[in-house]
Amino acid sequence: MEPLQKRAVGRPRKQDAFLDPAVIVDAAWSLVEKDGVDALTSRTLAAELGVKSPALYWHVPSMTALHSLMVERMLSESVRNPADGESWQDWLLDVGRTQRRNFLSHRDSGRIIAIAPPSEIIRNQVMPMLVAPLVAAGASAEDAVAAAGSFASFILGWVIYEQSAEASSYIASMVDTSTAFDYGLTALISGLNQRLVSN
Amino acid sequence: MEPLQKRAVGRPRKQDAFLDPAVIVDAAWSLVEKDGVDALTSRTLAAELGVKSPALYWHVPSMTALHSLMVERMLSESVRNPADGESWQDWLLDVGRTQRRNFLSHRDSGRIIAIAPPSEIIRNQVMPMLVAPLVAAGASAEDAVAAAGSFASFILGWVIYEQSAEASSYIASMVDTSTAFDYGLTALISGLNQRLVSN
DNA sequence: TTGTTTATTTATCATTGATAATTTAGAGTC
DNA sequence: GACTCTAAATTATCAATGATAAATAAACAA
Repeated sequence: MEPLQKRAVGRPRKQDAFLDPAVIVDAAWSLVEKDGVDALTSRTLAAELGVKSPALYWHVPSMTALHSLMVERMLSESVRNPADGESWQDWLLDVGRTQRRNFLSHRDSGRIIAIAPPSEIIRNQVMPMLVAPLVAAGASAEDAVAAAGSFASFILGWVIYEQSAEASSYIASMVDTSTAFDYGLTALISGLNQRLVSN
Repeated sequence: MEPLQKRAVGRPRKQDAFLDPAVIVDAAWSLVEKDGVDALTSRTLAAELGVKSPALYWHVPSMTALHSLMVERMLSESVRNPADGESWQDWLLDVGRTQRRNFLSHRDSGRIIAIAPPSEIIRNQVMPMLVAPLVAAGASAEDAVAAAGSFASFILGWVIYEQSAEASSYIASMVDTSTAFDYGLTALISGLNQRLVSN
């Protein structure tokens, strides 16, 4: 008997905007995709939603918190568990490629990750999802965390450079960036493999 | 017959501040080290130098440009050429460790790198200094650029996470961060080595 | 009808990056 | 010394931004 979109009691109208954090996060990404992260302000975002800026603060405590929510939303789409019978090497390679593609499909995502404190969900869901298969493959908890952290670091750093106009045009003038990324990612994974095997 | 500090002709005093980009960059880092990057504003920085904020704009075109200069200054201290007889693996390992230590010794440096467009010096001096020894070791230009980029990306990403209070406390609760960094760095280098050897 | 809660608006602040207009003082010329 | 030129600072000011306070409107409950 619940309505599809549960309408909170007592809400007013004036503009029938119907805000909530998920809607705000979507609008924030679409604004960033259109005009870049520097154009993401409380006012431009509110305008995008047909609302005045203070309305956002009812749903989201601060712009910084919004950045964290944006990262959370993006990351939740780019990690998965290994499939049945999939080796951790193949899985990690695929997750890495997917993650880079996903990050690159969100303009300025590297900069946003860099300024946004990682939310609890990232720490408690995303990281464990990276660590578990390595432990299952025989790594110690310490090694698995080190490996997962290295993996995440490599991708974040890479995307930051790739999304910087200056760095990107410099790199692209010499190599194909996707090929170069694959080169580094496969090197990292094979190095992690070596270390895993050797103890 | 030149005076030690060449005094530009015609400069006034009022406050005898004696600004120039190098002095400003030093003050900027010391301010960031003291109060964090959010406290670095044109006004706080000017105050640190005993000057009013518009004075800075005579020497530096924008805050963004200042960030790039800060990165440039920091990076120039953390790359070196291989010593005689030093293998590229040993060299890269040492440079990586040095770079991480150097970055960590500059509060919020990861975030600053992430928002600062890499200056020409970085592209034309720092990167080539990383690439050359790999080419000398037999890598193709493409592979060397991919490897150097992967190396730089790994370190940048790592430091961003390590400098984030939330990510850092999470990581540190499970592993020793220096050990974990070494784990990833040695894995990356040994993986790069494998790829170099195999073609 | 009356009151309560939720969600918005209008009004307002302090801070920030940046520019314009003004001022000061050293250096060179006479 | 007086005069000018120029480098480098100052004061004054702006528009944009994140954020909060106070006022207000709609849905609901009694």
